[in-house]
Amino acid sequence: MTSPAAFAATAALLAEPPRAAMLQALLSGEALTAGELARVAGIGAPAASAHLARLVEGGLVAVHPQGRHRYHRLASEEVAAAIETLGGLAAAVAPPPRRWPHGEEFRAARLCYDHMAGRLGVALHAGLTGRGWIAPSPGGWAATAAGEAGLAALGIDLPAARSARRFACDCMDWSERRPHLAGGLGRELAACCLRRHWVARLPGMREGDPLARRRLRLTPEGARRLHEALGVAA
Amino acid sequence: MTSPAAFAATAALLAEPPRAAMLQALLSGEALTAGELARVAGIGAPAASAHLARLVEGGLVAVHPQGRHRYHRLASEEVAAAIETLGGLAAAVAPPPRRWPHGEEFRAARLCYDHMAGRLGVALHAGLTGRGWIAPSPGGWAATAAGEAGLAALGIDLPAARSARRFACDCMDWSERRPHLAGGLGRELAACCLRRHWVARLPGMREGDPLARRRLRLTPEGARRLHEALGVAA
DNA sequence: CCCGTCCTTCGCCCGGCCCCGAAGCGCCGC
DNA sequence: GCGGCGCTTCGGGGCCGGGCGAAGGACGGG
Repeated sequence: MTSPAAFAATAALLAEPPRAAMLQALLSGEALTAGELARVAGIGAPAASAHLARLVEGGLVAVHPQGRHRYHRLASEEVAAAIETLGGLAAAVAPPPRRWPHGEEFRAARLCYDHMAGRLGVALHAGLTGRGWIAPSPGGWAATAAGEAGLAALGIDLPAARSARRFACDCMDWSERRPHLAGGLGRELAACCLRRHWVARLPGMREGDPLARRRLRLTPEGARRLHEALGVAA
Repeated sequence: MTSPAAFAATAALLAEPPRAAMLQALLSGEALTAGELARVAGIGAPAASAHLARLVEGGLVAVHPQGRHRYHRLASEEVAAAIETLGGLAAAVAPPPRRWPHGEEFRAARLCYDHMAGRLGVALHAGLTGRGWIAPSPGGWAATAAGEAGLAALGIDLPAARSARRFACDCMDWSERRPHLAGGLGRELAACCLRRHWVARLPGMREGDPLARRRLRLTPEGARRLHEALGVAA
């Protein structure tokens, strides 16, 4: 744990509605421009610029300029995990007005930064551990021999997964209250599923709704393949 | 997830150094009086009273008066999980000055609200799942038949564990980046280990150091028994 | 080369809230 | 019942920080 001052400084970065809206929008894993984020937050460009500067300074957001645009994304999966967890607390403390803003679909499958979350993400985690494809290892999970074979057969780029800072670790799923898979393997698993059209992104319904961009849908083909390989139930 | 406004409001409760210090102190699971929390936070009584009123109003802290004292404790394990996760992010973002404030001891075993965390907590979680004593269940974990027998043999009060809002669920361990066990079972497991002197609280070193109150030590007897029963390595 | 777009910096105003000192209320112990 | 203690409420001062408008700098397209 850290000093109360450092802790509070980090929490303060999440504690303003415009910044919270920006970070929630970035949970889709997309890199968004300053202008888009300003619109999402409902503030003017100058204010958005100041907020983003703080988030970058605080290490929560990474920026890479491209021409006259500046694309922003979450700096790490730790940031995504913290936003998810705090979102769960806020939901528990201030019960949502009616039901979930996006109904059950949002809990079924969604993106969390660069990996999959919701019931699908938790089911994948359970499948990987239950079949012994990954085993506990200091700092997270390692692939077993059976796991390497199975994952490669699914079409997952294992070297790419291994090149990440962490090969595999847990990320708390706020809606299921169980972990789903993060780290390089989580990223490559999501990339593989999207590439092979086993899951599909849903079109963002209305502009200004950052949550919509995160929703995923399991395709019939994906349901079949993931059930065969990992016992994931639709 | 919630609206950015509700999310920010909850984050704001964690975003002031005095409140952060109070909450970190309450992570020890103890119920502390307003005066003690004021001293921990380094502020006067009026300011502490105002902060605590906010935390209670926000649903993060519960208070129960006892005579002329008002004892405060964390309102739920969700609150503890959020504080732990955010602490992990703050540690990742602002690297600690030298090493960990309390050295490796703090990562080895500690309390997280009412259950055990650190390498010991993660090892217990791995032992319970690895031996099939608990199995995935909607909203968390359920005890298997083998688990019920084994847990009862350890001396754990299963009816008490079942009376909690959740029987067993995961709580992300920020230092190990893997889940440890929370919920009623996590609470009773910690209570059992303390009662049987398998783990012992370390005396708080210096007043004003809230982290010290959370540290735990695995006794030789505890190491032996937990290794036999669950394969926990010292 | 010039204009439009995107983003940032600057100057300013304003609201919120953090803190303390002083005073008020409730409970315990003698 | 009286003094002491713990905690809260009230009033006032101060500061941090968010918001906008206007202006300035960088880049791409025509």
